[in-house]
Amino acid sequence: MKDKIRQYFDSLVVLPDKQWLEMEHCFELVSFKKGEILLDEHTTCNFIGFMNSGIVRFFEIKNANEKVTAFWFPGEFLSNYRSFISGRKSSHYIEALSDGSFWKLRKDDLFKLYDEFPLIDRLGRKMAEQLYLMVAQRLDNLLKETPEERYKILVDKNSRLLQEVPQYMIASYLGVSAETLSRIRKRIYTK
Amino acid sequence: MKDKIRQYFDSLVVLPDKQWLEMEHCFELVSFKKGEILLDEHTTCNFIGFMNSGIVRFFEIKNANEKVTAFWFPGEFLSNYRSFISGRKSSHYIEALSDGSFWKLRKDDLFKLYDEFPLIDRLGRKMAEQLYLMVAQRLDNLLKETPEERYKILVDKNSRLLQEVPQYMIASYLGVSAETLSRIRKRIYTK
DNA sequence: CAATATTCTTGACGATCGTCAAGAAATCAT
DNA sequence: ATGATTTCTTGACGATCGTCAAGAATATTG
Repeated sequence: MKDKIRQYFDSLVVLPDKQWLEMEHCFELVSFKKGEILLDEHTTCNFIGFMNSGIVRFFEIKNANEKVTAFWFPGEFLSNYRSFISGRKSSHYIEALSDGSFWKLRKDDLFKLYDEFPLIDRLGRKMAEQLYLMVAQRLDNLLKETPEERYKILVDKNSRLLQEVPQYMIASYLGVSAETLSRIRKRIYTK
Repeated sequence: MKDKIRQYFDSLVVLPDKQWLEMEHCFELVSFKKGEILLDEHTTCNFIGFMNSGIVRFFEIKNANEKVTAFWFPGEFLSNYRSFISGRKSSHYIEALSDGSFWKLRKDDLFKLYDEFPLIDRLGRKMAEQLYLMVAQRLDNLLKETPEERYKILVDKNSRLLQEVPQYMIASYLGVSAETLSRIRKRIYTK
């Protein structure tokens, strides 16, 4: 079951078996139910995780409505990485959109691994770099494209999202209201 | 002159003098003139840098108009980090908005340092984490706040930007047209 | 200082957006 | 299956936006 994680890690840095074993037994499989809050606002995020099954969203609340920053699927990284890095309290929630589970690695365990094995420090660098790539790309998309273009790009890249996540959450992810996304779809599909 | 860089690095990881010296002599001071392109589109970014003096912007062109992703001032990190990490060609330009200079560290030199000194690998991790924090915060701001709120926040946080950078570039940075920013300012200052 | 270039503002207009409200459609639970 | 809940669509309306164009203000250059 942890093979998927190792596969992901190996794509960043190939760890010797001994180091991998040290790391492996720090992971704990955490199951969750639909609707469960995996990280609450005003809580410091003291873990990183890797999705094993299910879907999860990362969002915050502004003026009583939700702003979705990300969705996470199996194989993907899971954390409030900003809170994790900075030690500050989370302004976001992590919420399960379905039943599922993820592999959890606690901050203190990871920091011990960093100190013990330089290669794992490098792994941490690569992870941070990958996470940077993703946010930077999302920022770029948001600055450069119109809502309609953003939706089209999403359709091309992540069809699973469209099938398994309510549209009003996708609208928020795209930075528009639910009604606007409904009209964007109408515009597109009646041309 | 390189003291500022060391100060920045020390805030992330304190390096032994020997390692710092190894690193230090990899830095090259690069001067630039206003209007100069420090990184061109379709070019892979093979360096990171640290602003020594002057102002620089990071932007891309979409449908013949400019989308500004970032401005950089003395002491700040300078690179197309996405291109640097991924090795892919830049879709952005780095352009000098004034005369100035920056400390340049080439990718191959940095990678040698990574391999030689684990602590510098850790430094690289911390840098990536800091850069992540900044993009993530910018993304959050863009998703959560209205253009008017974004402008107000910018006024509070970065008055120097307002004084030294043309408004139409700031407008682009905020994700609106130049005319819209002009009207936002009018709205604010006539209340 | 004068001429030129750049940047900023303003008006007009149509497109898109958010919000509120109501009803339709789809999903879920019993 | 059916009743309840959730999600999606649509209409109406006012606010904001982008664009085009013209003129005002500011900065730069000789």
